[in-house]
Amino acid sequence: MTGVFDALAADRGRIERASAAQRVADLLREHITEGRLSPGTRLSEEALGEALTVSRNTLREAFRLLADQRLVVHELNRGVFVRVLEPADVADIYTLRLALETAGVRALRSATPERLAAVRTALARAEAAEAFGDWVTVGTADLHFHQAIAGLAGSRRIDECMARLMAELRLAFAAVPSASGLHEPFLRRNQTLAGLLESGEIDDAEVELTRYLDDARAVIVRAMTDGTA
Amino acid sequence: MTGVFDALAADRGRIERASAAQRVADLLREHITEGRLSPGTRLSEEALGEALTVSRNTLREAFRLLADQRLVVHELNRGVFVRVLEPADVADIYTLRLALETAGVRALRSATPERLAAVRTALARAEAAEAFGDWVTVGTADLHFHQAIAGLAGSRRIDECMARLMAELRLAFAAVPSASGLHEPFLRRNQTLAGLLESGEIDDAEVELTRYLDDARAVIVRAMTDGTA
DNA sequence: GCTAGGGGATTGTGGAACAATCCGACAAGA
DNA sequence: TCTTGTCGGATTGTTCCACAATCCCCTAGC
Repeated sequence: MTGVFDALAADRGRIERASAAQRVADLLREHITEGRLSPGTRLSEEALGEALTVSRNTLREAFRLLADQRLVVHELNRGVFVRVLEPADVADIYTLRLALETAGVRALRSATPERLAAVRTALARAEAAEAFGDWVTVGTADLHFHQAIAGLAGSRRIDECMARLMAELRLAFAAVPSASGLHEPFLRRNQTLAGLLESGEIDDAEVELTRYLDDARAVIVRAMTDGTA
Repeated sequence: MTGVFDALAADRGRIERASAAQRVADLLREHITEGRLSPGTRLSEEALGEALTVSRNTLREAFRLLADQRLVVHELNRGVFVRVLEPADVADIYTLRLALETAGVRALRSATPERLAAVRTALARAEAAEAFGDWVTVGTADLHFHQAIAGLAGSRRIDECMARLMAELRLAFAAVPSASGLHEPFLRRNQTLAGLLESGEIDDAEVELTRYLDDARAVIVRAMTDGTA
């Protein structure tokens, strides 16, 4: 059944417009993960609907999407609020991250060339951004690097799961004051990790990854408790 | 801050009414995972809304919830359909399952007593159901057993992720004709796996788990392709 | 200071209407 | 006969409005 139009069919997604609810959700997600909407903010149906010129119904559909991605919380009869991340949430996120990224590392030998290239590309981007002192981009590239590691498993569901985790994690980053000093030490360790992967030292990479995530979690949790307490 | 009402607070969920959309989604999920709504079925907004006596708005919110859980697919301007699982989906599900359950096995030593008890309980239920020849219940208990294994990691997000995967997997089971012979051989291996966990043989348990999931995937994929082709 | 109750604001849900889109049927042409 | 253009019915996408249910804050009363 495979024909000459397979390449076109693969790009089918490009012609499909997104629904209004989807677009609204995308927009809100962007604002939330970039910190322009701070955690705890109440998202009034009426006010937001007017601001975005969409009806309450459409907005509510968008809220459902975001709630499922844990970026907002929906309290019955009270409305939706930008998610406030507790330190316990961050710990939980890192537990899942470890599981997913470990799965990626372990699948190193059976990873496709594209997946391997994605790891290198993300690291290269982080290094380039560091040269410019652009720490926000370094942070983004860091997330992409680790997403690429989990991606080595070659699983669509793992990819989606990681993407959600990273979006959630940005909520935590937004709560941390100085993003500049946050990523610098971890870039070095990403390079170490990438080196171990390049030389195929899976077990060592796994150990390094575990330590990396433990330390990163500790740093963020501490920053969060320092900031609030 | 912890007081004498902690036990009551833990049951808070029981008194909180769910929204209509949530209830509709729960109802539909039940019908889908139990095979009463076969994959591919179109869920007409008008017909379903009338059958459940809820408005189209409410129904659409429920659809968003189910779509995010991958139990239905939403095609723009065409409607929502009960998800049809491809063999590739099953393979993907098992990749993620392996990652999550492995994380549980590895966290064995730091697992809480409740989490450990959940593993034993699920296994006992499967054995009891086997004695009655109730293979449907064996299948359910099997899913709970593996959910409990992933649960050893003690992570809320891993729990939720597994719960979704299991719901998806039921879609595949629905496509397999004889559920009776499907679970029997795997119950034995669950017992083996549980034994390794009881005696703390983490590495062996991990190996056995990996083989188990590989075999289970192969069985289901074959049953699916046999059934359709 | 605490409790009870009232009023205003917001969400939850239903319903109707219209536009946008899809799909099948039918007709015209090569 | 096969392909292509066009039309019309049916369904979804989105908006708007109405009203009940619920929450939250404020005030009165003890």
